Amino acid sequence: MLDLDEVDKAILRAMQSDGSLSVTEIGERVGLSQSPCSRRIAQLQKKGVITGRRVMLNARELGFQTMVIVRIRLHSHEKKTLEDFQKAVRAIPEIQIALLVLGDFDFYLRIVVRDIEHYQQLLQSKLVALPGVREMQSSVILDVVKDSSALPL
Amino acid sequence: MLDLDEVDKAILRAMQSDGSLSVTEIGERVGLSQSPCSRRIAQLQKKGVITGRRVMLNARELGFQTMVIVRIRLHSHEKKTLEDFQKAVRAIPEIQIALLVLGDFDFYLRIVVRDIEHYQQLLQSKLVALPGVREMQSSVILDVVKDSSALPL
DNA sequence: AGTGAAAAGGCTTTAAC
DNA sequence: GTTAAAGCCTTTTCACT
Repeated sequence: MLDLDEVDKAILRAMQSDGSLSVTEIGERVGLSQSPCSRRIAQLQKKGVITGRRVMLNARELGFQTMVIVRIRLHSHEKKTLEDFQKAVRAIPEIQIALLVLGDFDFYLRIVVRDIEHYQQLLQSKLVALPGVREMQSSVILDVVKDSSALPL
Repeated sequence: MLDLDEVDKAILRAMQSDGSLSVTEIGERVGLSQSPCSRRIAQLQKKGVITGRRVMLNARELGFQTMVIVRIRLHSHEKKTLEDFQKAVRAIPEIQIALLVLGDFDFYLRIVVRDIEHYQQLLQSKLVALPGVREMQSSVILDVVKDSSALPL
């Protein structure tokens, strides 16, 4: 972990608040002219602080109207069991998020599907085939109240 | 929901696979020259299919080493209870994701903090003050196995 | 070291076809 | 959808603080 000066933090805050700002616009917001702003952003990328950019799409408009949370308990916590499971999870495109957690369940998945029928199909064809699963519970997501990836800098 | 032709879908797939591709690069990947590619992307934005862009930061490097899932059950499902709770959730920057779900719990939150101490502080100062909460359970996230927002187009 | 000004280069968008 | 031109943004260079 590296520490950044206030200007770098201001740049990151600006970028987080709006991911489509130009370097020039970011510079204006943080009180910097183009060249130092451009250099600092390049540095932040080189240091690995800025890891990438993402395009956000409207899932509804594209026909993905259903999201599901799946909680999973594995048979064991052996290394191989965990690795096999994780590898299988990464290969399923409908699984957007997979978290290994401490507590009653081992994994939380967030899944995006077109509709419930699509989910049932996915469940029967792929999710039940995930290796090492002892128990699985699904909860349909009714509403996404907040969906940010911003850090509270 | 609108349907898009194969070229538009290819554009969206390319953008999802790498959010920092230029219009020119996207064009190359989908077999389109610059101007039609630019026009199509502008259209997709205008139609609301592309909703925005996001910069991804390295949470670890920036000192956010702990993430927690919090499951919450409310006292009631009345409109006012839900709205008050959601409003309070949106105002807490450490809460990145908040999902209203069907099932044993009402809400799933994903929280990002510097460390466990920071979490305890947040819990005591803000989370316990969330309105309408009947029960709260927390699970520490050990590993983010997958974290995508891509749709399986 | 880091900043600011100016110029060069690249990319995106617009306009005409 | 293509080609070509205009315009904007980014980046590099250089002088300065």
